[in-house]
Amino acid sequence: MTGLSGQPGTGLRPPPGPLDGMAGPLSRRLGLHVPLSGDDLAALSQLAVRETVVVAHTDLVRQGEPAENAFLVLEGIAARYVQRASGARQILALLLPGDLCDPDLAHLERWDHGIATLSHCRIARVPRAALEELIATRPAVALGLRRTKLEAEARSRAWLTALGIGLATERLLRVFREVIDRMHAVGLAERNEGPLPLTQVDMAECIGTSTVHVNRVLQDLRRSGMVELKGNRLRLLDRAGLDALSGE
Amino acid sequence: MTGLSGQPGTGLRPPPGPLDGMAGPLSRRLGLHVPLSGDDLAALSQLAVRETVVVAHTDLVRQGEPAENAFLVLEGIAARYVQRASGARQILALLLPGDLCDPDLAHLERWDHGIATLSHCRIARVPRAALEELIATRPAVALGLRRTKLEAEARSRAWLTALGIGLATERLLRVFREVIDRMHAVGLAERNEGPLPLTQVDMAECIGTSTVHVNRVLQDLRRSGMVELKGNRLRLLDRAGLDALSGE
DNA sequence: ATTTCTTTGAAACATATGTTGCTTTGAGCG
DNA sequence: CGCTCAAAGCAACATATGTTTCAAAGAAAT
Repeated sequence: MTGLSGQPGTGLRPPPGPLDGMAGPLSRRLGLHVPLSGDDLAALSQLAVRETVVVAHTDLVRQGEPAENAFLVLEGIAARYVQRASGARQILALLLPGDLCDPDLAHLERWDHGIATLSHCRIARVPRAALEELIATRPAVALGLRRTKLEAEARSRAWLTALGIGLATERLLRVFREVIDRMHAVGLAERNEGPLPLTQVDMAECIGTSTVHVNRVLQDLRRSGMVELKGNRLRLLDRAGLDALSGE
Repeated sequence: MTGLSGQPGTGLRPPPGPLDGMAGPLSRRLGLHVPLSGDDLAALSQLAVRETVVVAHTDLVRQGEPAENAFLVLEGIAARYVQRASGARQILALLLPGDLCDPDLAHLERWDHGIATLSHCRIARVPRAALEELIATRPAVALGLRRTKLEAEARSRAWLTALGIGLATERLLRVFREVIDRMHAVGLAERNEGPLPLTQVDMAECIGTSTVHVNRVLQDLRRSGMVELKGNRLRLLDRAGLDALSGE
């Protein structure tokens, strides 16, 4: 069990129909931004198609491929990343359960970045047609998606800022905080404790440093009693100090 | 004359009517992505309102302010930036002539970042209502704006990647290349030479290093004959070497 | 012209981070 | 069980970058 978190079924169980494990995280995330009716929820659950389980560190979309359909992360952590010719990779954003992978991007002819799983994941592929129809017919869903996207863009600005300004320690703490907070928001983590199915290589690619340095920083954080990380389980021990260290 | 580039009047002198110096850079930029009819161009020129000249390093929108209307850069260079409580600033994106400052952002209640001029600028404020009507009635314009935005997002990903992966030299060269290329695309620079009305402090905030280090890197680039920069005028002397150094 | 201020240039030293190479641990697997 | 391999931990050294400080050069103002 690599990165699979607590609750499997989580509430709304649709009778026999299409799996709602799918609608689960997505509707929970949209529900953070806009109230959804029962019809909305039902429509969302209809999106379920081509659900697959994918092992860690697998490409879902490779850089340079033509743009096809969208993805939905159901379980685990995936990431957008850019890979340079040199082999160096930079992670642009984390995709957590309930994250719908930018349909707008499909308007680009080709992906200028890739998407890969970091942990073991459960993924659904969403056909663009179904998604567009949903947006056209369900205003609440459309609004929720728009707001979710704005939130993602804001997060991307914060990510960029951290990369430019902060020291490695701060950047790493921000990643920890982001994962815990966002997982918590959809009920997949406690307030200060949750799954963190990332290798140190993944973390390095998130914060733009070498793996060795990630390890150094991690040891420091452990020694100072700020953080406990063991076997993909993360605990934030000093939330106040952490929030101070990792900037506003 | 701080940052105003070569041409003061730049051709198109508007008779008495609504200034078309405004439609100029905007329609030229949109025209890169989609063909525009005469009617489209006329409609675009109608957007002209509240044009102002702003001195270098002035805030147009401050972080935390409520979201109001959009901006259009007519002349000069402005930037989106984030300012930390520590005082450190990180520039997220450059706004060049013809750049329309993200209308979608207005859906956020408050700006999570600021916008400031870097050089002397000519700026127009665009009322949201007029913009939305234009989008509703002129499909070509709407499409152009969408594509322009996708382009900006792609640029933002590249910016983030450079910040995470490259050395300071590479990052600085990317900024140079971006300014020259984009200015060139709207006819405000030659292929390998153009205005660069940025101080070394601005550059440092772009690439996430100290001012001193920017200076060091600049000297190196000059010594190696890669670049010539004197009084806001930039020349790229070895385009091939530059493209190699600054990564794909 | 003289002053004042911003921008640029430059040196010396402190530190964060990269690199290389090796060891230890732990998970999966025959 | 012991094998194998990826992940984690760790040390020593090299380098990129930060910090502080000061001088020189331009630009704007009087």
